[in-house]
Amino acid sequence: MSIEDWTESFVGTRNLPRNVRDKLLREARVVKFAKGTEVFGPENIPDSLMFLYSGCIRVSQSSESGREIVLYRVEAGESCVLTTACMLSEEAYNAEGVAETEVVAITLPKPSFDRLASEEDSFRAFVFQAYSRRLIDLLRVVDDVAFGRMDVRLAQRLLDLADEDLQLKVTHQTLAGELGTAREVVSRILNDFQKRNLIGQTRGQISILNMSELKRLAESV
Amino acid sequence: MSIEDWTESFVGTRNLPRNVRDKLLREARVVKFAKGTEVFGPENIPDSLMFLYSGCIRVSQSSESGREIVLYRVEAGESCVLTTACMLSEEAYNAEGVAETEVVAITLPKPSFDRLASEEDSFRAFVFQAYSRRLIDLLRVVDDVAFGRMDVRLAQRLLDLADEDLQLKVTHQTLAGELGTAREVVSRILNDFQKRNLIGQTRGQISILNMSELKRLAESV
DNA sequence: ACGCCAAGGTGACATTGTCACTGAAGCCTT
DNA sequence: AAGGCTTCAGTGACAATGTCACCTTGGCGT
Repeated sequence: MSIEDWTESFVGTRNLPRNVRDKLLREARVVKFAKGTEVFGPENIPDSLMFLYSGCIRVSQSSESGREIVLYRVEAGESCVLTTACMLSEEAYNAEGVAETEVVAITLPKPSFDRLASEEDSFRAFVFQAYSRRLIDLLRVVDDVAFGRMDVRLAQRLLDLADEDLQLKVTHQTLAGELGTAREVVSRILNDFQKRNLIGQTRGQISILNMSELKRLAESV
Repeated sequence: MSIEDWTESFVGTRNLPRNVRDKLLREARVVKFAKGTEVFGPENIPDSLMFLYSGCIRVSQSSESGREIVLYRVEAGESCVLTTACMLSEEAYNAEGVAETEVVAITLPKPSFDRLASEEDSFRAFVFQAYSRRLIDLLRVVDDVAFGRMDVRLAQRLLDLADEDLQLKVTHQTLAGELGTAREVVSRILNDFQKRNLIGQTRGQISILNMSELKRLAESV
């Protein structure tokens, strides 16, 4: 499982002394997840801290009724603190993380984590910052869900998820899952967008036709 | 400003060695906030970590359109990590904390905080746990707002906020602010509750008449 | 008694969520 | 190529919630 020196990839480890980094390389395990795999979930709580070396994890929450909402994404170089959070507080939770691409992660056993957090200021700062970012992310989600209009939020997502050719390969159902709404709602709004020539649609595919207008909509308070 | 040894009040400090605690007592400042005062907010970001010695802080977020939603409450013995979170990540945010009762808090200067977090395992665990709890709280808020029915959520709040005589002195507007909805919606639902003899209402006051039925409603998925 | 103001009520309408269908596009198999 | 299956999307009716404009009421101070 030879990837090059991963301690170079994280701001929390990159500036540590060489001997500490060497020790880390011995202690940590490198884990891979195939695209679509569940990285963590209600039945699958890891007992160590994870750092994302490459790929992307989509963290979402779902209701009993089957609806779903994406909370945030963990990108390469970031740490996935939700798992540790849930490890600490004993409460039940229904968030899950799914590998959106192939994922390579570093898992650090709790003792190593504790020692690092104790001895290395830059590492500790990194972890606190990771927590902070997720708190802020969630504040944003609350704000959107509680106060945002669905067409505006959908426009934002389309822009977020579009590739460089302004194309998206997503189903209406998937978009509904991003926003925590129902497929029918997404369909309605997308049809409206299409009528206004903001987007084009075929089965499972959307193309942005009028970027500037869509942006204007996405930013309209 | 003589309150007795506050280090006894927090699980993160209570088990520290006596000499460390004495040092803390010298370094930390004790701050009071009158009921209704803003403890922190967009224009008022503290530069130190706060621990709540007594009282209760209501943390809420508001939209440009004037609506508001309560995210969680910080109770005595807990730490208010949101401020530090926002301190760390430079992002703008629109959460604010208001003293719901008179509040006595301990503020720890950043250097003291860093030293403690580095040297004392139990303190560090306390802080991580504080972050975790808030993350979990926010997950719950997202779940409620995204998937919950308003009548169910309102019933829950009524039960939460009622005193031991099953009375609440709140306006419809305040309840709307708790749940992130509009006053009219609260009024509608409360009138429905009243028709079903679950509650009684007078101006600015609500009394729970049928506890068990209200509970059933609050727990109905 | 009077006026003021906050609290609450009301109806009309827009947006969003739910349900029960229907239709259409892309596959597999034969 | 034809049929059949599954996933994806469209539709209309209705319920729940949010928004707006405006109206009453209760309590307070003068």
